[in-house]
Amino acid sequence: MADSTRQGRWARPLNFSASPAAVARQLIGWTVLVGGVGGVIVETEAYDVDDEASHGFRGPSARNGAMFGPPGHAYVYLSYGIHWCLNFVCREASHGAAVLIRALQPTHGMDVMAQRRGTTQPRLLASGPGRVGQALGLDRSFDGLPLDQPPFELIAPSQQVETASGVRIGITKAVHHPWRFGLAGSTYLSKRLP
DNA sequence: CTTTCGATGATCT
DNA sequence: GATCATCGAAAGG
Repeated sequence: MADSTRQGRWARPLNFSASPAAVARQLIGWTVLVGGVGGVIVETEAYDVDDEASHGFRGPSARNGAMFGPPGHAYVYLSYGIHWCLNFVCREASHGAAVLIRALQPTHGMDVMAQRRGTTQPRLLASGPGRVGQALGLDRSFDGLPLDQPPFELIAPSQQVETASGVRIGITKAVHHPWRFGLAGSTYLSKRLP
């Protein structure tokens, strides 16, 4: 089958210069690790140019600077003053688009994630963007880092995955776009998909 | 099962 | 001063 369905490090398959919706769907099934800890990406959301719900909608700022940097880098921001959230920057540089990583199925370093999260229940480790950030030990120092170098590592799916999509969660503007993507049938989604 | 609400602080107007 | 790409506990059916 095609490269995108073969196991291995990301070399060609992931094209972060594509639209965030395309990248968000393509990311489902990939494994993301930070310092060797992480799991399979089972839920994402796309935030695009000219998207009122996107942090980049009103142009570059101190917080969203990474969104206007090169694609294939991390955009990490503090949500509600509490939760660090992880995004992957996409599109051409300086366009301000990204994919929010909303949930992982834990596979690597579950003991570390359990300690960081204060629970051993697999579903509570990384099902939700705030939980992902805490499980991966993220903070501001990860903002802007490239995803193809340590501490980040991306591993392609070992087989074809089936995705589902729906409207995004937790936003009040541009609520109609079906830019939330998930691994069909996964029990690690932050919320069910149609 | 569902809904509601407080926490908590950076960011933006 | 208001908003916020959230979470967890509490209360209600």
